[in-house]
Amino acid sequence: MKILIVEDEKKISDYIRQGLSEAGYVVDTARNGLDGRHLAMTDDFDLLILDVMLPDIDGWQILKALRQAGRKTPVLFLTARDSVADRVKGLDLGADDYLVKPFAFAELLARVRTLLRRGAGTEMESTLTAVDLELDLMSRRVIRAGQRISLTAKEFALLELLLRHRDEVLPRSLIASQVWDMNFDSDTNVIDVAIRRLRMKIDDAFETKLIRTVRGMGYMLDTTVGG
Amino acid sequence: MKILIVEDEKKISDYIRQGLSEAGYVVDTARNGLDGRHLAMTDDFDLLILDVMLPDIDGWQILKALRQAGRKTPVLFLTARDSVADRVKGLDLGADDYLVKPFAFAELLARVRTLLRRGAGTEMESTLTAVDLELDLMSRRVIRAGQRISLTAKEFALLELLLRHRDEVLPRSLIASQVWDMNFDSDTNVIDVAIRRLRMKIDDAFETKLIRTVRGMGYMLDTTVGG
DNA sequence: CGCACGCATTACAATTTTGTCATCACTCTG
DNA sequence: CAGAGTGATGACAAAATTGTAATGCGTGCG
Repeated sequence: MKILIVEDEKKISDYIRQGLSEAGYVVDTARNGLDGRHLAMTDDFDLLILDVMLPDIDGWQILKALRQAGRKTPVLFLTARDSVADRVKGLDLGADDYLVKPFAFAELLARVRTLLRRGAGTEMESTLTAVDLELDLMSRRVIRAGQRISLTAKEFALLELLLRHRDEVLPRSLIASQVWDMNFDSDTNVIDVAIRRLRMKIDDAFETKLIRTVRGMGYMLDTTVGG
Repeated sequence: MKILIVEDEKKISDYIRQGLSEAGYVVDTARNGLDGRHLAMTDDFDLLILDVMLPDIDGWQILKALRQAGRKTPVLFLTARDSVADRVKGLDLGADDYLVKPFAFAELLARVRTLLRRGAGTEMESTLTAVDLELDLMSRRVIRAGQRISLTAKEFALLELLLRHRDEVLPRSLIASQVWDMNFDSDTNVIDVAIRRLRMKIDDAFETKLIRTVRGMGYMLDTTVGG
């Protein structure tokens, strides 16, 4: 799966690129509209992520050129402005989805998955499991050892992230960008607190603890328990 | 898709039967454990919904008999008691899921769908759409006319229900049993208020109203706008 | 018309979720 | 062992969600 990002702000571009690469996608980037349009027209991407505001030609023009050339590559728009006009314009021109900056990376990833699925008839997973923990992504339910656990939105997002990266240490910065948004204020301990709350629900009542703290690194969901 | 319900409380049994029938499933019921076991063993069901507490032999014994006979029919347990022991016992014996009474029907339906999907390689829908409204069931996002709308859990459940029954008038009682739980106190106006809140988000800002009040009947999501 | 009924709307209250902050406890290092 | 750094914890506060209740409004019927 090959994705093209056209975005002039390096910070954002890198943020998305890194995240998508980690998620297993092949990512290409362009820093301005002309390069972006060129790449989009010549190369064969499965998805385009276009910033609306670009130095030279804007995202819409790229999209327009693409559609005029008969290409149906799905497009995800990034817009800084919160104006309805912008959004509608984008969708009218044939964009498939849009995202208002700033956003949590998990948000973007969810949309990328949806758009890519839409194209190919890829079947999507509906549950995530590890050891005796089960996450039902559709109905947002969690079961551990047969016991239903109800999580809040943030807790669910956090657990989903941990579960998708089981046995990997996730630095706070990564968690922050995924579950919170990219302009995350790093001198706060929301993540610690969120982890604590999650632990209270999914670990405290059980013998084997799934969430492990890796000092100086971050947190991980450990499935190598007793193994 | 054929489902067997083994449940002695008529009220609950009817409640489930009716809901599942409406959802398009073929439903058979048994009022006691012996009949239930007999039916489960002789007939060919795609799913069993078993009450734990039954007059003669309980749900576990039916499950046990079934598994000993090598049948892998998925089983969804209903348990009134909130005891952990019960739940774990059920899952240990090979139940696939459980539900604590009382429950909102939408809850049960979600699980039924999951269990049935699990068996056959049925692909599940990931989005619901109507007119310019789009509901992404996985990421719980809603878009109308290209505009992202954020809904709360209840609002989402309500909209999902309306959307699944587009162009059907849904009486309050039905909405209540689906989105709230079955022992719903009917002399309250939560539904009216919930509808209002939903309207504020998905209709107020738009020309064409999707949610329509049918006086004396209930509410419906109307897709026959201007058509 | 005017009243009753059904729904809309608003205000409010209870609850839940989420974030902030201060403090405590532990670990590692010198 | 002392001190610094790092995470855990608990208390609090802000914000969001959800439910309750009172009131307003319009429609249709007597």
